Amino acid sequence: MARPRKDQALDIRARAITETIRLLSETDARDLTLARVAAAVGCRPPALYGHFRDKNDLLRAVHDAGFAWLYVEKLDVCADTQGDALARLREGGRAYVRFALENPALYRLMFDPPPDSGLDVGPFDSDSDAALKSLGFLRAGIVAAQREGCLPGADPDDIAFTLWSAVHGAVSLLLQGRAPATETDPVVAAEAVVDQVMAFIAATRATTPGGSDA
Amino acid sequence: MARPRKDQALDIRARAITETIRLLSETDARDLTLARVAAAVGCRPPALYGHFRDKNDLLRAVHDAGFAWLYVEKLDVCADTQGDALARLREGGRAYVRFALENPALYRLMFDPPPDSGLDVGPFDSDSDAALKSLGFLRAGIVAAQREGCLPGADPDDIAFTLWSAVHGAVSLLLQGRAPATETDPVVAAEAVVDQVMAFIAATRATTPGGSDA
DNA sequence: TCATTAAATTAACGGCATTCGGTTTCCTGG
DNA sequence: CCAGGAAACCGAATGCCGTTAATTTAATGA
Repeated sequence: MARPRKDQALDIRARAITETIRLLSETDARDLTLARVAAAVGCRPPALYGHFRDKNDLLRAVHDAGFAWLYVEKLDVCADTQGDALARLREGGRAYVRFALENPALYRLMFDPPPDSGLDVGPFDSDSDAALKSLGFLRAGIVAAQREGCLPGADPDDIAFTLWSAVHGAVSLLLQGRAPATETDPVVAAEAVVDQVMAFIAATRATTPGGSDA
Repeated sequence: MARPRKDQALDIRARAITETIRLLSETDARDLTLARVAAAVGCRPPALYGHFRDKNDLLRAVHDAGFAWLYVEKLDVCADTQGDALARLREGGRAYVRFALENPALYRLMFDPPPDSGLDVGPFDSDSDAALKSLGFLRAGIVAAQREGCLPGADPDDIAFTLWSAVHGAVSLLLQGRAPATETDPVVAAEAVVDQVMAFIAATRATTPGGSDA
């Protein structure tokens, strides 16, 4: 029972990633042991080292898989709401909120990884470019909104970062239980922030409908 | 050399907290070992257990000390800018940004603590009330801004959470190096978000001076 | 002065990430 | 069909870290 036979072979790499994502619904990344991952996969801890350099390498793979997942979720939203630019922005924000609150530990791993994992290094460069693509969606939505008269003269990149900051900050605070206690449902509270920001953007629209200038 | 003599006694509890804060400028909370803290304090690791129940208890104390510090920083700002409500909000935001970016690991410990530390439990209840007080500042600033005609008809608590989310999100993303690469200086990028949100708020002011409706 | 308590210390335990050496299975060339 | 090397895994071992136990020394109070 050293090397497994071909018929009972196991795609350890793929299984490790999916099982880790599943285990993240029960346990935070830092508290997840390789022993538990190995047990879920169906192997022993050292076997993982044949497919990942170390624990951080596994977490990085999960991190990347998370971004890929988030990207397809946003793609879905994009397909659903082709009409209004503001509506698309709003729905994109809601999808983001849903993803974060439904997968808290995975979201944490993606956006607040342990500083020694080599995941927090670069400004996007090191990410699977899914993060960049997601940001691209956001930027495109803002440019579209500007075409409809909102945010005259603003830099889309600045607005994108502000928007993203607000939504990320909201879910981040909510995941830590740090919301003003008025709201009981985190999803409602986070969506309230999305709506609030959308209202801010809508308020910058040139007051006379039809007017369109920079 | 078991029990130290009175003249060479050591306020281990206080020293542990300040030394931990200092060490957080080099190492993240989760990577900080009690051995290193003990060495900085001038004792052995088990000695810490006479003053803290366990490592998380030490981290909680540091967490609370961080909030107390943030609170006095905000007090300073409050004293400096007594005039304009929007200016006070902006300066408060800048002080927050400065604090976060100058003390990244401490900020992380305060606002994104490891989920098993018992620090992420309650909506503020369990915090040293410094967090509540900081939020109170924010809310007061918003109410003042409303008195000046901004944000007509909005719930100050909603606005406060949105504002806080935006600033927290911005520093949080910047600390992870996840800003759009256009900005090199994190402080500048974060302050841009603050300014952007302030602009949003200012834009909600009734356009005709004196007019006020929902 | 001497027992008791307080506050550290060194020693020990258990858990975890990671490494090492061995063993079984696959694959390739003769 | 059959070496023999490479590949893939396992059990055992290492070292660090949080935490607890046992031990030592200093202060205290009768």
